[in-house]
Amino acid sequence: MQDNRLSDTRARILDAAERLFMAHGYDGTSMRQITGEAGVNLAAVNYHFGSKEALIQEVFRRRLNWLNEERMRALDELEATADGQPLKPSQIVDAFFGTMIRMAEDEERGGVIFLRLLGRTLTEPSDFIRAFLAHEYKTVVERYKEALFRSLPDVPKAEIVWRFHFMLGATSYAIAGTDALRLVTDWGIEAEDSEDRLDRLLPRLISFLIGGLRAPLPQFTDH
Amino acid sequence: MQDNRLSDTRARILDAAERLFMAHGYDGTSMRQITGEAGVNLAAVNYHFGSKEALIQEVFRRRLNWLNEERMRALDELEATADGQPLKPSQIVDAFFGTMIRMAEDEERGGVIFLRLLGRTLTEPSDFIRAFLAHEYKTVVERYKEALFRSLPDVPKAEIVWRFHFMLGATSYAIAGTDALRLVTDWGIEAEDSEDRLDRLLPRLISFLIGGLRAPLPQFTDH
DNA sequence: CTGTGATTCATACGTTCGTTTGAATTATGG
DNA sequence: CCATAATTCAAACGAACGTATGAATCACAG
Repeated sequence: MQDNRLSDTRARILDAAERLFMAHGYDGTSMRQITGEAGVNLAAVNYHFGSKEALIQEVFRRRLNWLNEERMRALDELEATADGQPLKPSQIVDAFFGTMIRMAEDEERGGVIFLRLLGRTLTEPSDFIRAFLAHEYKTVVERYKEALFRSLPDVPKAEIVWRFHFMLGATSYAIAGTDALRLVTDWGIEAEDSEDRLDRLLPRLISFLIGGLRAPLPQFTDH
Repeated sequence: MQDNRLSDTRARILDAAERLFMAHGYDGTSMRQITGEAGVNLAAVNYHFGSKEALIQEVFRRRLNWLNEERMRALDELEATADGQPLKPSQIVDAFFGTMIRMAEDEERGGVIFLRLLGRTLTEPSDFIRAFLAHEYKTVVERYKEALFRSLPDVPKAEIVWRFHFMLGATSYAIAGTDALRLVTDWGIEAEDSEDRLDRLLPRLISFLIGGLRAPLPQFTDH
């Protein structure tokens, strides 16, 4: 019987796939690695999900459904409390990016592993994955974009859109590279243990994002 | 004779590989695609470069050597002019990130194709590529880190390091996703044609980065 | 206990992968 | 012009890939 709850096999496959896609990318992870790590038969993926493409979509759907609902809920709550007044940019930024980062502490929802996978996948070159994520993200991003427009009425909309773009990049990178960048730079973050780093990432990131979002507008040189 | 200058075949392979790695990633690009697009025999890659891994390293080396030298030169020049005075953060940011973005306009140096490849590869999961880029970047990043420390003596070093990290992410993402993000969001940048977008990306990005770099320090909640 | 559908399993299929080989061709210095 | 090195070429290698198959096993309603 196709159980509505996750069968043990399905969950084991999704967990293994999530970790391996995070570590080695989509093309760099084979079905044999996934089923090997999950401790299930090779044919189980095609039986339960249909194909490798359908598998990674389910890996994302399982987590993104919750994240995007939570983001919508957070914005609903803020707007209800604000009672018609425009929100503060920091509230919007925290509702969008803070909600995401706080997933890292929630092992039940994929924790840091899913977050790194998400961060890396946003720049993944594979066409169908980006198209899939585009669809999953569209309505939420649209909603937050509008909220920022209302929150910053003096800033041109195009500028806000770009800065949302930059914020997404900084966040993805910060998540994806929490230890990848140790490699790249070997800079002096060693002093803080990894527990501490995750705790402090969020306030550090939010400060940076707000600073960038509220920065003086650029002067374009004529041409 | 192994010509020191690039033979036609070598250059054609490097150009094709650069474009294809950008479009489909390392694992997603096959030797047959590369040699097909380059119009050379399949065996030519292994003859001229030795392996697929050695090929992508050469793809990066060809461009990064110039970029990193240029970054060093820009900082040398700034420090010579400043005559012992600490540099302004905006000068340092422009020397590092501006030099990179301006590569996009220089078709001779790979233009926007290489830049997107670079942006995407910084979050690439493949271990040996990240390790290679780490080595290529190490001394330059070290040098800029020190310059920022001197430029912002009141900001804790750990904070500067993190913010450098965030700036790198925003920049990589802005480059890599110049049209990938159109997909994700379909937000209203359509008004400006793509020529314009590239011209205006740099001042927009720099404003954002400086804003983030100079943002008020985060307050850590006790725990 | 039995029968039926869901699941797991070993195995194999056809492709495509990166790499290698040895002969054919081209370029070059004496 | 010839000898020798450099390069290109068609062809093939074994390995790994995603997927499909049909039998074996399991779960459970009647």
